[in-house]
Amino acid sequence: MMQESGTETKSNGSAIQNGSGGSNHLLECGGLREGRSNGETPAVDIGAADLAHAQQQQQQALQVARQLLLQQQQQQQVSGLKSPKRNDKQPALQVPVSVAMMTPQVITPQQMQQILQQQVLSPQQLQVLLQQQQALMLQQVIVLPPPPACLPQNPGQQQVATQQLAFQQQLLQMQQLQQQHLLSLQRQGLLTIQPGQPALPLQPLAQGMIPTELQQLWKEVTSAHTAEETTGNNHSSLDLTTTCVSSSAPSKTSLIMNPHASTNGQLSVHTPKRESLSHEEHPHSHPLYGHGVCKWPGCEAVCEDFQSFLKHLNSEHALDDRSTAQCRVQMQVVQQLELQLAKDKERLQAMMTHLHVKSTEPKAAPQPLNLVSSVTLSKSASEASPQSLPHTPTTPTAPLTPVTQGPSVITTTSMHTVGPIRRRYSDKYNVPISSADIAQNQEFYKNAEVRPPFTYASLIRQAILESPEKQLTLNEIYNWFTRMFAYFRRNAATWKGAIRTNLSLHKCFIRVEDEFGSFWTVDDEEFKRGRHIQRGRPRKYCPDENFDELVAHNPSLIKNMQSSHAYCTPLNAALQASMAENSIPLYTTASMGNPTLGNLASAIREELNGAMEHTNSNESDSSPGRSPMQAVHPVHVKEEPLDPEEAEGPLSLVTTANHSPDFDHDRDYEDEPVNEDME
DNA sequence: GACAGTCTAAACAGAG
DNA sequence: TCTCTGTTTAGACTGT
Repeated sequence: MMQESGTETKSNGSAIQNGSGGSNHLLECGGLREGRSNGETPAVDIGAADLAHAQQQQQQALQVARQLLLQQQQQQQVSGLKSPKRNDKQPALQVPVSVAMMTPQVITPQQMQQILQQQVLSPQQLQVLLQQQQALMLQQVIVLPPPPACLPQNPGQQQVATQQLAFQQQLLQMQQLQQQHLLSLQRQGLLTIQPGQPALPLQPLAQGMIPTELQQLWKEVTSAHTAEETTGNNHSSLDLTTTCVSSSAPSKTSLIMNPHASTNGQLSVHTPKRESLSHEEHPHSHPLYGHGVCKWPGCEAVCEDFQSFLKHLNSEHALDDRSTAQCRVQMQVVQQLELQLAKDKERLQAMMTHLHVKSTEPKAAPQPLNLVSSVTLSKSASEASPQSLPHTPTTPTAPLTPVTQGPSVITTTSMHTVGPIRRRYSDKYNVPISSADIAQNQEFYKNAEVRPPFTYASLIRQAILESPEKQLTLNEIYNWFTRMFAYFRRNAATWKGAIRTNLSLHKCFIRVEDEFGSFWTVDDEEFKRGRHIQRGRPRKYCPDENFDELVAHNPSLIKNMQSSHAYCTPLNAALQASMAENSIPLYTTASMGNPTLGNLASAIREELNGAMEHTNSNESDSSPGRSPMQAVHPVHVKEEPLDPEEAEGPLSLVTTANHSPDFDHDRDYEDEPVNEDME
């Protein structure tokens, strides 16, 4: 970690503030630069002794390189072995000699690349050499006075700035080459990254990655290698971090918590390579790119595709003072967030400790879960306290309900405490979770791989209700789960199956079909009742002739009408009129009573018949067997289970259309004994 | 212990 | 054929 220079230029306004945090690599780096620039005679800071020292270091670096090369040559002569890459037409000495004969200066990236390609140096030797080179270049960077960001520069200053930039880029290139070489060595089995190799900058990267990621990285490296050679300096401004870190602490790699990349609880190493890796894996997912817009702070430039975005990124957000300043701002933001997170973590820990102390339930006394430190809490917790978590895959771990709490009433804070396992937010009484319930813990669940203490049904309902149209396709429900909960970014097969099962099993979820596909809506009242579709009851479509009876017997079955169809408008109007006639509130999430279902059914059928007449001319394929709803609506229908005695008679029908009346309310006093609870 | 609710897993079918 | 979607069933687990 580089020492804070302590002096910050004020030329950049708010963008340049006091970098108090020790983790602010970029700030420190820039601070160093600008700290130097703050002086009237920046170069004076580096005295003759410093220059001599720098020169001495250069000499030492070259000396190291020469020694390494000599060792390599001697080994080759002794062993007679030749690297497969070193063929006969390119003598092994060619490049090393050229390197060795260089004048005392920093090895250029091209030369370094040649060294790397020739593989004349071991990784450890390379490491030494590169560190020396980086130290040398850092010295030169320090010596060169950087221009204040927003002050007019004279040509001399610009030249100096250009030189400085070039040095930084050189440094970066060398780093990249080094990493690539190390990776290729690893790929060829020539290098084994071991945990106890702190000298290798790549080591944290390799440690933080699983083998599959490394494999992917190999692919990326092999493809990106040539690209980087041709493009030369194509690193994005994201490289700033690495550049500065490398400059300040060559042996350290910038470790930055990336919540999006650390769902498995591991730190992600923020390096240019890692960055590009994620781009390879997800060609259109870039932290700075989304929805066709550049997400660089304050940019929002529209980029049609990812390629154009990359061009834009390299052209508009290259390494310059503006980007540096913007990065500083962003780091300030991150710093503030980290501070806030630290405070919240502390608070959470205190809460959990407090509640754990008060808990006297022997059965529900798992160790206080350290939500802070265990991002992979789900797994670790289940391992730590198997007794309390027998149902490991499905058991909520971190946000647990205290055992002493009343049913289904879970405060936001209590969700993070300990307690029984299966007690979930909406257990038994199906108290709907509110958006605030999730929202207040949204960030937590988004980042921590903790199973939310809500049932699938509750979450599905929430997902649907959060959507603008109050309807979602299955895939959108999936996406909501993965978007809102880090927990559901894993074991997709399991929870997706659970979602499908819940959608099918719960009465409250209504499938709607239209010409665009199918989507799901939720009947909130039915949800609160929490009833399931009975097992073993075949779901049958409603025959046309039974529609009246059906509605009469199961007024709750008419839930939604597909409003997207033209004929739904009059239908809805009729329904609403009928409901208004009977003082039935319109469908929102409220329940409603319906004392005159017969009238309503008549109104519906009349509307449907009208629609039939209207649409029959166009819909010649309407099968006679289909119900009016089906015939008229290409729409949906989710059948409900029937009692055996009902199988021949009125069949349950769940029709849907958005924002249409819900006749379900009367069930509470009317249809419960009739046929509602046959389950 | 019975029961209800929840969840997972599996099998199956239909559609694209 | 494969994948996705939807349905159904069985069994395990937990709380009441």
